[in-house]
Amino acid sequence: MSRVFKALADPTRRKVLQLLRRKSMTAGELADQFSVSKPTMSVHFKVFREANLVHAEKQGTTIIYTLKMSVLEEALMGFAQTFKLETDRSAEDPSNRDKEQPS
Amino acid sequence: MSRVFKALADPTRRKVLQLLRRKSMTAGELADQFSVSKPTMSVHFKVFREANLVHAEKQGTTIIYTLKMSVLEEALMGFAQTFKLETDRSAEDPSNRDKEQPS
DNA sequence: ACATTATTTAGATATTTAGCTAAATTGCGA
DNA sequence: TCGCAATTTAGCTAAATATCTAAATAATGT
Repeated sequence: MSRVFKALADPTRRKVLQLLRRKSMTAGELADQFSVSKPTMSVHFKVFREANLVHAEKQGTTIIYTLKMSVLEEALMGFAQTFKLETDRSAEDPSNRDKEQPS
Repeated sequence: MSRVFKALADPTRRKVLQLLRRKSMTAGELADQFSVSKPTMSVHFKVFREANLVHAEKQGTTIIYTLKMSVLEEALMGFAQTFKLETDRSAEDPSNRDKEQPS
């Protein structure tokens, strides 16, 4: 849990996750999107691996990173729910406010 | 956003938030719940203040910390929704799975 | 086998973080 | 005003982080 939040605490890493949400990408493709060196990006990838947020598949000479959406989801939603946060999307619709305020 | 996630990346701080969820507490009351020194706790409180996660009200010689639930909620839910994560609580009920998988 | 490409590891440095003790600050009551 | 209680700030150390360049590793093609 700490590792997931730590991973999310860096803006570059959040942007990487946004990219990976659309489609899996190789380390190089991801690195090209940012102005930091590839070794630096590699460290960010390591943070993701340690947080179990990505799957890394070696495909020949490249490595394809895939976002493990379920891990991200469980960390965020799991934590949110221990707070009884309003996690229901119907909260976006004001007409649904205050219908079932949980204890 | 980074500051909120950074605040959440520490286990002690997550526990503090859990305590504050139940009721507002003074700095001293909070510190008593943990085995770290008060100055150390004070630094944690500072992290919360910088993340705008708490309201600090000076009450005489003590300071009462109150969780700003809405800030926490907006950070978590806001981020989750940029990922189109399943933020609906009905996801807890397996019978509701795969009913409206958003694009 | 060798050169090329993709990625990570190593090594260095600067910054940040978590923790401590000791000192400063603030407010209150005698 | 003096002293106590609550909290923060200062100053320190140790460990972690982010960044870089240079070197190592691994796979592919010639």
